[in-house]
Amino acid sequence: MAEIEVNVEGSGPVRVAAGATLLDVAAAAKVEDALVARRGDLLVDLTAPARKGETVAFLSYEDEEARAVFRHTASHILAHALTDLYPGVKLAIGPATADGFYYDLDPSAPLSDEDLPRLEERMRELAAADLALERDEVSKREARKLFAGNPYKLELVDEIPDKKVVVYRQGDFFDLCLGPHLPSTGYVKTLKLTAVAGAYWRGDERNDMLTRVYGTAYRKPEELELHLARIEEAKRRDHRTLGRDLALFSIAEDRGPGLVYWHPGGAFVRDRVEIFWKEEHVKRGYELVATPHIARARLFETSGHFHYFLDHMYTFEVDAIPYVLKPMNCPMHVAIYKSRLHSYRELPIRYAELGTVYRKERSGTLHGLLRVRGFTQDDGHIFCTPEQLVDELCGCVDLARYLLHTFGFTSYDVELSASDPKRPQDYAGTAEEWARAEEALAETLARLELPYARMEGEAIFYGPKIDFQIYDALGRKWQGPTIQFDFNLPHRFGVKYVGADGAEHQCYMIHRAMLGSLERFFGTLLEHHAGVFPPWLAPVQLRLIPVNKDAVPYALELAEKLRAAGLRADVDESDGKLAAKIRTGELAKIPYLGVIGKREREAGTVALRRHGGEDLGPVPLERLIAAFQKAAADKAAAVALESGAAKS
RNA sequence: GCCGGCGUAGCUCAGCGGGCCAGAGCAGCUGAUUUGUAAUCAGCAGGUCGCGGGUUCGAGUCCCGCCGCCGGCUCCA
Repeated sequence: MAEIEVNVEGSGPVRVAAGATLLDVAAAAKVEDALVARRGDLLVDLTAPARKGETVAFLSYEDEEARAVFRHTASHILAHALTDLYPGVKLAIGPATADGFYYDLDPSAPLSDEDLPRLEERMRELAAADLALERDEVSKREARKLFAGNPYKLELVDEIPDKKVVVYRQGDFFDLCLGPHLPSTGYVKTLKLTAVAGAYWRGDERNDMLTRVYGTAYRKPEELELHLARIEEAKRRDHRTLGRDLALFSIAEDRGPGLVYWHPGGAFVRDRVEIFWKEEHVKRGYELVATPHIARARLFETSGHFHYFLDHMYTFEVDAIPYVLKPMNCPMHVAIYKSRLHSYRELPIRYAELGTVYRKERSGTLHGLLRVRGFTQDDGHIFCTPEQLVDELCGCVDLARYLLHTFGFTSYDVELSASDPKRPQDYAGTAEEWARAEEALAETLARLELPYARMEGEAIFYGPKIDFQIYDALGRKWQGPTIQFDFNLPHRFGVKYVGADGAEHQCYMIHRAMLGSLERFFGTLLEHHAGVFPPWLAPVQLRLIPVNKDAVPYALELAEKLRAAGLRADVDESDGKLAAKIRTGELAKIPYLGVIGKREREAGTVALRRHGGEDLGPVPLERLIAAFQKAAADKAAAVALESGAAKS
């Protein structure tokens, strides 16, 4: 029998019988954990025939691409189970996601969470049956016959440029799919369906609303358990829960959804954020301004937003004149700029304001502090000359980065949102201007050596932008800092400066929010720290816990002394055992607890304990005060005690 | 806005197919206890069962509408 040689990356050439599959090649090369193979740039099924003299690489579960294939096959098993259990469902699409998969379908009857156990059970049966997945190429005509009655698949078939389309089969189930797939359903040992949700066909709200079933699949049950445990842990960090439990803020239906009430604790942290923000802006050459919450609608007609965002604005009349609750601060800042002539010598001019704005967000989009209807933008507008643009953009990016890092954010993604060349009519400004502006943003990021993703077609109508995407506890992405170039406003409002030549020139204008909004930023900050704020932000930095009633007067006296030294300290005066008070302090997520008893009183120390249980030992008062003062001044993540503190 | 789910005390939740089902724990208050690093004990108080209709002799429970929340989609100047 003829043999062929195949070169396997990482283990060299192997010989297999002609007609052998890549699965045979993997076996010959003693690669045991292969899920899929890579041939050139393409991932191919292990069941594909090996080719004489070719080089292939085998990918295991450790490779992200192979995991995606693994989950994609899981989505086929889901689709199979759906068609088995609910005859008449029309399948749409079912890809792998970052940590799972989903399948979109048009159900014959509404599907709910209660259907998931049944579906899961059927999926396990299908996996246990270890059905082979077979790749099959059919003509379009045949495909149309196969998917007759399913408008979604037919639409996809029609869009495939090739004459042939690929169909994968497992048992009596088949699906339109490019693959690749695992060799058989038996590979998918552990799976879980997590949610059923709605999703528009092709992501367009003008299309049918389909039902999406989400799931995840792992190799081993332990991995699934770990995944589910991580989600549970993340839920404990949810800012909505923490916000209520720690009495930081509230939002209630009877006061209006999406409208935030800042309670003393939350307001304290917010105030610290604002103080820091203002100091830093002034340091960097910004001038603080303040503008009203309402304005004549005309202002936003001029800006071009009124028409575009009318449905999202709160409008009313004053003396029969249309007004709006301001949805943004830009026209106000432009108005201040325009109140007199400006020379090129004055530029750049940087205005900043913690400006509260109101936007009528769709009800289904509200989400705790992260998406609200009334919020305070840490807004700023820079008016500059074309020559100053890149320097100013750099200043913004640098400030955003500095603020994020100071608040402890180390993971975020940077995106450059560019225009969609296919829709030039949707944008203000000429193609040439856009190219220059996008170039300026790219140059900025290059100069600061900041890695970023270019997002084509994600720009706003008035200009390209740089966004910092931050993540909540569950890994959902939210826009944080944003730096936007604007072609539109300077033009519409006639924002000019007098140049060296004595003539008027159009200003370049940058919109920028360095935190995004105080609400959203606070929400993510809260989740990031899991409710335990660093000492410079924490409303209470240190709680003194008297071991018994006798120690209370001394603890109160001590707290007074600490407060006089600028520390934020309180005392747990309640009855009960020390352990109970420790527990209360831990649940209140106060960063430091200090136990006071006879021993400490006599030694002039505090038995310090960090949130979470770390024992920092007895710390002399002077050292304690100095350490907290320094931590606050440095905006440090933790209080640093000099070595030896624990021994005193 | 759309799809699905949910809405009982400040919080977490129980309340089977409508009838002594308005309950528990925590938190709160009062009292006892004085405690050395994640829950001392007892008592008291606390709810228009989201809102509005309807069905029924009778609705927290069934039906309809609305509002809100949760998950997702869409949107996000």
